[in-house]
Amino acid sequence: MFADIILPIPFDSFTYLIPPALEDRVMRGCRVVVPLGKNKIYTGVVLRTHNNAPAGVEMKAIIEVLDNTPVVNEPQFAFWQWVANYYLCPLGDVMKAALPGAMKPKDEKALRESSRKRRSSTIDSLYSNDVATLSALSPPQQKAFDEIGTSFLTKNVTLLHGVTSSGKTEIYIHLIDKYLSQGKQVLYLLPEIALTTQITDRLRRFFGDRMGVYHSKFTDAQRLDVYKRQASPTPYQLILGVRSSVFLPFQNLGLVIVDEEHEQSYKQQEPAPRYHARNAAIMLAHMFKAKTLLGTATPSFEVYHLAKKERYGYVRLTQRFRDMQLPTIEVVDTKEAKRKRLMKGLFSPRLIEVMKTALEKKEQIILFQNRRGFSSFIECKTCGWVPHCPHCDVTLTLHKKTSTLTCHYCGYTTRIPERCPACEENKFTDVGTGTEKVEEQMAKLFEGATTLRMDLDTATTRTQYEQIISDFAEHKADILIGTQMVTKGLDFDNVSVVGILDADTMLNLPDFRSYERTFQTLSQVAGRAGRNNTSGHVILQTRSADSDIIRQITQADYWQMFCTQMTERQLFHYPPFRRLIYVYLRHRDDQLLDHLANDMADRLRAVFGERVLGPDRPPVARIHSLFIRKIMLKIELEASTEKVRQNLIAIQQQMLALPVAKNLNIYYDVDPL
DNA sequence: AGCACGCCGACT
DNA sequence: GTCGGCGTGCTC
Repeated sequence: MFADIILPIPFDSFTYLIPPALEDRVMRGCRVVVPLGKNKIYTGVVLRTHNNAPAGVEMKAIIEVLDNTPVVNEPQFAFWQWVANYYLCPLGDVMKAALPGAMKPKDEKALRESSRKRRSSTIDSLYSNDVATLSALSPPQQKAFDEIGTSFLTKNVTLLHGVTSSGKTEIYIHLIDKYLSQGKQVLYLLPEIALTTQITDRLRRFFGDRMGVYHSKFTDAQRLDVYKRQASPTPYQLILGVRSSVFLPFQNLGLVIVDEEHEQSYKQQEPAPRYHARNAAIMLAHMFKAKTLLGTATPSFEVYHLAKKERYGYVRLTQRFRDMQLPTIEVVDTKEAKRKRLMKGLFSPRLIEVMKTALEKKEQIILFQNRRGFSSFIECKTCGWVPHCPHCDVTLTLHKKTSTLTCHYCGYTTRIPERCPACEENKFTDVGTGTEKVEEQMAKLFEGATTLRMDLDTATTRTQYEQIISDFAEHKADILIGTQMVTKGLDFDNVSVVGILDADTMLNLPDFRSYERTFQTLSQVAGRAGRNNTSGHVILQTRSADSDIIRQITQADYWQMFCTQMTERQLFHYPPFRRLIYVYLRHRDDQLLDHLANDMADRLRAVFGERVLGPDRPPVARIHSLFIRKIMLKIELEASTEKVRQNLIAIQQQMLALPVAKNLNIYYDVDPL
């Protein structure tokens, strides 16, 4: 009689009348078309059918049913509900993340056409079953493989902690093969940036048409194809995919692999649901009684902590492929070099020397600078005026090539002013360093050397990204300058020098995870050097050359770094000892917001006591013209997530019921990064 | 999230 | 006099 429908708007569900004619077609998990508001039409998913008319609302009727069989199965519903509860967001938001955009009715017809056209030449026919069967594991790999098997007898989750280039992918392939031959499905998760044609082709050789690839940069039609195939009676047995592929329909999932487990990009930041694909995948596997393998060279504290406590299994792989040596990291004290006036811009004499030698030998170089643009901002030489974003509380980043100033939060872009609007003078200096400035100084220092730059500005699309990589691999340039992007599992045979221009900016970020992150990032960058037979040079420039953290990085001493940091984490009640929940409040009126945030914090304190911190202005206190406040909750690990959720939702409802709280926006970030 | 409704400025 | 700016309120 009635059906609760999940719609792609931030609510759980709406109740609609089922017209008699559609009564036997409206089923849980099917998509329906419904009217909303004055004259809008949406596609939604049937959450349940029932006979309880909701009180006090005038219902509308379902217009059309789009599916004869459910497109959302029972395990998915359970998983959606878990995501909504754990990450404190409405089901509608979960649905938006879970279903490919193309499952909207308007697109349906057009898509049916285009997908029929493509099907004739689709990958299925290209790859047939002619798959490789390449390759025995090396003794250390075999040992790790066996240990994983043993670990899975007693543990549902196992951490594979293997140094870079230890051949983790080989182990994954053997493991996948084992599960597929048992008739189980496998989900292989990779960070977006690591899902390249390189890895896809490699796995395709083994698994042929049994493998489907799910990438957010695919077209809607392609993603719809994969989704529908997974919901069909003949789904892919292996899915190689990014974060959002945890939402695909699975029928008998047996194994989940999360490669580069520590990668931050597994956490969705914006929009809701702000879920962590690694943690969600562990829950998904749990629901299927499946196993999860987490792989990385530099585990996240969350995972490593649980492995040490034997909640997770732990398998170590210390030997690099063909016994390659880890590159030695050489520290250059830039404070000292600066004092002696030996620095040439951003480059120390030692780095220049090593680079010159490499260039003479026709070897390649990677330079790492963790900030894009030219400098962080410009400043008026006369009065100190600094241009800010009109919508967000941040300084605008200088992009010299395009003569623009850009906001890295909202994308606002403006031309560099001719004169300072405050004092009318026309002289500016730039503060801070980005990849563009590195590129400019490079050109002066090493005449004749060719460079490529890889950051969010030069590699906006997947194609551009892969183009830069292949150009560099083919030695079309001698030097690659880049941000984080250059650190992600790229194998260049001819790279003998890696230069880290400035380790300090990363270390000094106001974030309790900054040491953990710097360790991870710099270990990854360092691993790019000397992958073939030459043992490479890694030059790390820093102003704090004799600090503990720099020593731990150069000695690749994860354990020491972990122990030192864990003492602090425990002392200040940070993860992995506590669970963090950030409560965000947004409003266009700064003063009213102040009042509301304090009110909400008081209400939270009445329930959670000392676990509540704030409210504070976050580092970026205004985005898109909305002011922001942040309240932090530090919850004990043992606390019931359900009780916490109920308390938070109750307080949220009290707040939104206040007459002064019109237009107040409240949202949560659970387990924030 | 959209999208309609509503109340103030510059225009044929 | 009106067209349209975008603030604000609601969606079964």
